[in-house]
Amino acid sequence: MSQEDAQIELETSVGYLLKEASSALRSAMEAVLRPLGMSVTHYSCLELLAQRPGLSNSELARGAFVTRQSMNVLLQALERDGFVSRPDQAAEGRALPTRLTELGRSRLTVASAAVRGVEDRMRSGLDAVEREQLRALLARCVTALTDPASDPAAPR
Amino acid sequence: MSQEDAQIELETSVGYLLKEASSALRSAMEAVLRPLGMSVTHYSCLELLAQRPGLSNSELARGAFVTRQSMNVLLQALERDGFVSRPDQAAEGRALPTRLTELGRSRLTVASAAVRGVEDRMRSGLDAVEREQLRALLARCVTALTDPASDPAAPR
DNA sequence: TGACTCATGTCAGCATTCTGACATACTCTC
DNA sequence: GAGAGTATGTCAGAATGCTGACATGAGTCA
Repeated sequence: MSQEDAQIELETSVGYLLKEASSALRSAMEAVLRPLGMSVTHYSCLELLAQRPGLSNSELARGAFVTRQSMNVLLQALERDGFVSRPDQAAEGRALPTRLTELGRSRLTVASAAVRGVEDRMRSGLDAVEREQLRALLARCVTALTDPASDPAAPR
Repeated sequence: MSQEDAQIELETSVGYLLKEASSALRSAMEAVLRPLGMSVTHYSCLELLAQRPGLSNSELARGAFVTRQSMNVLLQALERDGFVSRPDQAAEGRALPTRLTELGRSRLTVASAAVRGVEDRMRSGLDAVEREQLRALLARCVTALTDPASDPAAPR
């Protein structure tokens, strides 16, 4: 059947395009990470830890856009495989600061280069000005969606 | 711990912002669809069928960015609940053209209004020119990621 | 001090999506 | 007509993420 005609409203929707772009990016990342035996969430967690050492489970979950329960099972696997380490007890409060091991850091180096290649390809047709435009526009969308002040349904 | 400082590179990455925006949009959609007893994929499928009646399972899957296996289980549930209908046999080939029932159409009307509200909120801070800019930039990112010609790793 | 609120880590169960596999149907080529 | 190649629908099992729930630690306030 025809797949390219009858584009009524979907392709003109910012939301649909956003989902399409996100899906394409995720697929491309999976394609390059799979040969390395790593998933996207896997990589996201390690990258977060490289850039902000000592993040807790909950903080990592927020940074990777998953629940803290999901991040917890992921961290247990990463710890079992020797990519990250956590103290047995919290020095203060309940948060356990997580850190990359040397093994985790070296694995991340390879993955990071692969992912950087994907992001470069995605931005290949955009010049510096357009990239900044895209960043700014996306950031404003996030703010509009997240900021409670702009949510008429949540005045409380 | 601090969550707002030490923003080294993550927030300057288009890919990360794209994921953040997509996640925020999905969360907002889930929030308004949940009271209606509908999931995002649920809604996506119905919306696709409303705008392009007669799409097959595989075509719906591509439009909703899931595998055709996932869409198949979703369609079976939607059919069981009386939201969509499919012929028992294919008139030609194997593709089964799917159509909304009256019940499905009425349910979609409510959900569609709710989702439109979310998208309006997302774009609330953007004027017409900026929305068009965002659409164009996202579309170019999708092309760059999807077009095999721009993928140096897949010349074959 | 005690009650309340909030954030965190973690366990268990459920839902959703994916990968792998198979059979069927059309198209193109020889 | 026979074969290869591609697209489709579908089943089964595995992986992943989520919701619900509970206990712990810290801060707030009366």
